Amino acid sequence: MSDSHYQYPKHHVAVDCIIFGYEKDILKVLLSHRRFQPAQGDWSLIGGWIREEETAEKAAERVLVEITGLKDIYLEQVEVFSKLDRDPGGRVISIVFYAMIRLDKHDSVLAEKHGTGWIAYNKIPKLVFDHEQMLLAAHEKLKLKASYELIGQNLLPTKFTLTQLRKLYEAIFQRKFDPGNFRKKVLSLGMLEKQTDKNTSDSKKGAYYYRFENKEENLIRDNIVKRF
Amino acid sequence: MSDSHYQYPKHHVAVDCIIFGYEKDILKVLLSHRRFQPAQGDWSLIGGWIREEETAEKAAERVLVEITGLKDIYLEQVEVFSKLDRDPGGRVISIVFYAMIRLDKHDSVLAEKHGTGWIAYNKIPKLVFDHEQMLLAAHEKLKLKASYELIGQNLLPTKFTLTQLRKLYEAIFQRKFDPGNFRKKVLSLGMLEKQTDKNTSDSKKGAYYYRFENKEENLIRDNIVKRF
DNA sequence: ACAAAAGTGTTTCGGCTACACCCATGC
DNA sequence: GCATGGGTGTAGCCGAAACACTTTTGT
Repeated sequence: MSDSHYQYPKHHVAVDCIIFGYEKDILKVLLSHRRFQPAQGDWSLIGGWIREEETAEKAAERVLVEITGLKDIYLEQVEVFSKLDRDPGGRVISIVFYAMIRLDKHDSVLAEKHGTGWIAYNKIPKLVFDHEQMLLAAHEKLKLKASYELIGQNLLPTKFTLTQLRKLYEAIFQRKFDPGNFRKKVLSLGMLEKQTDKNTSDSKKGAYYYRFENKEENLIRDNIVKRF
Repeated sequence: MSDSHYQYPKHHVAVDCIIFGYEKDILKVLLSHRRFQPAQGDWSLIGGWIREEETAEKAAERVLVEITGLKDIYLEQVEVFSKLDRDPGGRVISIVFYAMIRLDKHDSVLAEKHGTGWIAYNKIPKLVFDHEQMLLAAHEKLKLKASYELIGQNLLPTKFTLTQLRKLYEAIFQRKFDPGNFRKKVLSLGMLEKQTDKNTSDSKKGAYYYRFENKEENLIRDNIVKRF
């Protein structure tokens, strides 16, 4: 596709981001409470236009920096939504991304200023346009990734206990995992490094902290969750 | 994203399709031999522009009809490629799809007219721009799908033997599967319907034909190929 | 008779599951 | 002492993998 581009139609192209965060055993999503028309007062995903001089990924990063103040966020493409009437304001092609961010790091003042809020995944209100479908697609993709790769690096604090990691998985998959089996499974991957100190606030006995080893080989692909 | 669209930049948006076909135990891809500048003589994927009044999926379907004469083709989104310089002719955002088509059904005269050819997957020549990356991404997605769903419906003739199905899988994964185990695995899914007639051309003994049962429950999600 | 694919049966092995059970500690 | 989460051990089960073996038929 390269000859005489200029005679062909051009389109408005946007990015919409599903920003996952994790706090108090709950998977959350950063949503925006629209303060103007159309759909004023409704909740929507965080999005923005793609500029002429930026890739879709750069646009998503820019939007994330504007809202959360965070750079170097984990981002993954989900899907393109291009129905003609998906946005009542006009024909807009939207490229959907999901992001994982560490809630403890994010700039809440900035988020507040943009009228955003962290909403528990299982308590998502009605969203504008096709944003619910986008959210579902992003969640499926997140589960798929978490099922064959150990995630958590981008959602948990640097140091975490295995119970915290398990509860993250329980929040993502909305189901329980056997504590003993989960522990054995994730440790067998050899991606976690045991620390010498313990967390004593979540239990009486105290649980050792772990952290992700930053090896190159950490692209381990194994079945962590078999079916879902 | 809906207020005052008109002040925001618009982009050229294209679709590029990786069209998979299967013939003589070989996985093939339909490529186009460019007959004009730029990159004249080079091979490229089949693509086209998205029109104002069509979705990305519709654009891909239209392109496929133009080239193969086939409607109702299996299509799946792969990924968006949006690097600024990916197309030397200008800034083009490309939405990549892969398709599976039955080679026995396709219109070879039409394809010929467009300067296209079926190339074996493991003998792909150098492709223009970022089309090689697109092809790799599409192949990964195809393998992922084939690993948890029984595919073949869209690549094989209506009637096929289990050996033909196995060889399709071997072509997709570029590895061998144990004939006995493969047979037991796919039959255990209960998605195939044994026919009364046999194929006698591929072997002396003859092998029963099977066909896909067209049940709704055929959305079975199981591990057909564990790791790859 | 032999080769070659079709089709069935069997054994082994590893991993997941479901537990039981001990440990450490705050109350 | 007892409740609670931390952590270890183990028996059973299921499915994948490896491979032996029998069937059928064209040459």
